[in-house]
Amino acid sequence: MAVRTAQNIYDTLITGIASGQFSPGEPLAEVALAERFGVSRTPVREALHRLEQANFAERGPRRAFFVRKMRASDLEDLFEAVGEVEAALAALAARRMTEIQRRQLQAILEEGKACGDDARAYGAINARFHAQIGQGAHNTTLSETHADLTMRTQVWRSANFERDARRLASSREEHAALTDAILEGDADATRSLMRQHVASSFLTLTDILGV
Amino acid sequence: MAVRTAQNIYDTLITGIASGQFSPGEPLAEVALAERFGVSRTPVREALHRLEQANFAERGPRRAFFVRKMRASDLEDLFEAVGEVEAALAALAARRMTEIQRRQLQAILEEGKACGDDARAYGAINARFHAQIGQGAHNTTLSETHADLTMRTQVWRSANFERDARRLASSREEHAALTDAILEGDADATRSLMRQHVASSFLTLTDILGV
DNA sequence: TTGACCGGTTATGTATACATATAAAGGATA
DNA sequence: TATCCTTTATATGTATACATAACCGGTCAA
Repeated sequence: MAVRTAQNIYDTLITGIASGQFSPGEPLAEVALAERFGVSRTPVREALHRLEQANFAERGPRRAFFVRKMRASDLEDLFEAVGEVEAALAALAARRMTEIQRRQLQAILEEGKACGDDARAYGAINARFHAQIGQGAHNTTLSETHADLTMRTQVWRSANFERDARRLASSREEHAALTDAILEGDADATRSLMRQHVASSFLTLTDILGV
Repeated sequence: MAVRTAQNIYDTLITGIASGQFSPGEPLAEVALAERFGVSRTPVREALHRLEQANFAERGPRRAFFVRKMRASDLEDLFEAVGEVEAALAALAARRMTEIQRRQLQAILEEGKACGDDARAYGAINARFHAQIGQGAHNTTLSETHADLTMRTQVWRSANFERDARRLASSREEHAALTDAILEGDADATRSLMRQHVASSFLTLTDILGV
């Protein structure tokens, strides 16, 4: 724990929040975390400030930090933003993906079809599918922006690792349609499909959360 | 300088970088800045880390901070991202702006027509025009994302406060066309126009910079 | 001549003590 | 009893000392 302690703590906290170990509203006190990690307040403090800037923590009474709470409306707002950015990425990808990237996308799609009902495996393949589209857009800034926004949604998805079989099937269909549109280079159709795809996963999530 | 020193320093540095007082590549040493502001290293350090996270500073040899340098390709990447996000915002605004917001947008457009050749005044009106569209989209996350990206471009625009009369005129025309499309509620046309508008200002900027 | 090694220099990284702000609780007073 | 002021507890904010990493330049040996 000698070097880059602050970075490690930041990563640990991000992971912890995204994986649901820290739930929204839970206090993030400097001293408590410092003891927990066996370091001084200084690196913890730095990590907390970075969390705040990355929209994972908020300040409360006495300026105390806590894991950011979200209302249902915030979640909708966030998912819409993700959808718009990812739709833009996908539209760019439809025009710009290299031949190799198109083949890779197809391969990932096939993997998704082949993994059966293993929700965990499908989740990983799903992430690669979206990452591949992000890469295909050939715009670093926009795909980093998308990654930031997506990570914020992760806080809410983590609690619901399992998806029901119906959503898994419809997700596959949507991925297939998206892949077709991208391979045809139809940017407008791609944009529209991606927006619908993200909206669908939002609806599934709210369904599960009962928001 | 009693409270929120770190915040003040952060704001000062952001402003300084965006306004060109600190040029890209210039070192940002903790001790030097601490002396300059008459505080200890601690708040300066916090400000620098925030700058790094916000993509305004980079690390160099000996982990030293300096103002982020950008290559021409990065600038193009950045402007494209801004264009895509703002196009998405504008498309949302075309569908969602309240009647009051539409009237306000028209009013701002008229102000822009009326300010003559005062480039500085037009710059302020231009900012309000775009902010109004951002508000009209009714998506906080997306408009915050846009604001972040736009601030990054500010570093490059600041050095070129004056625009030539031709760009000022064409900007007016593009704003007028955008306003028409938004008032008609034509989301697709709005998206396309906004993308072109941002691309135009990028070309003007590269022209001036001679990149 | 070149290569590696090894202090010196200089930057940030971390620990700790103290300062300060503020919400909450409690007592005095109308 | 309600309200306002004071006190107090507890969080972060800041200053400072010391630790640590890494580049740089010189020296020595092959």
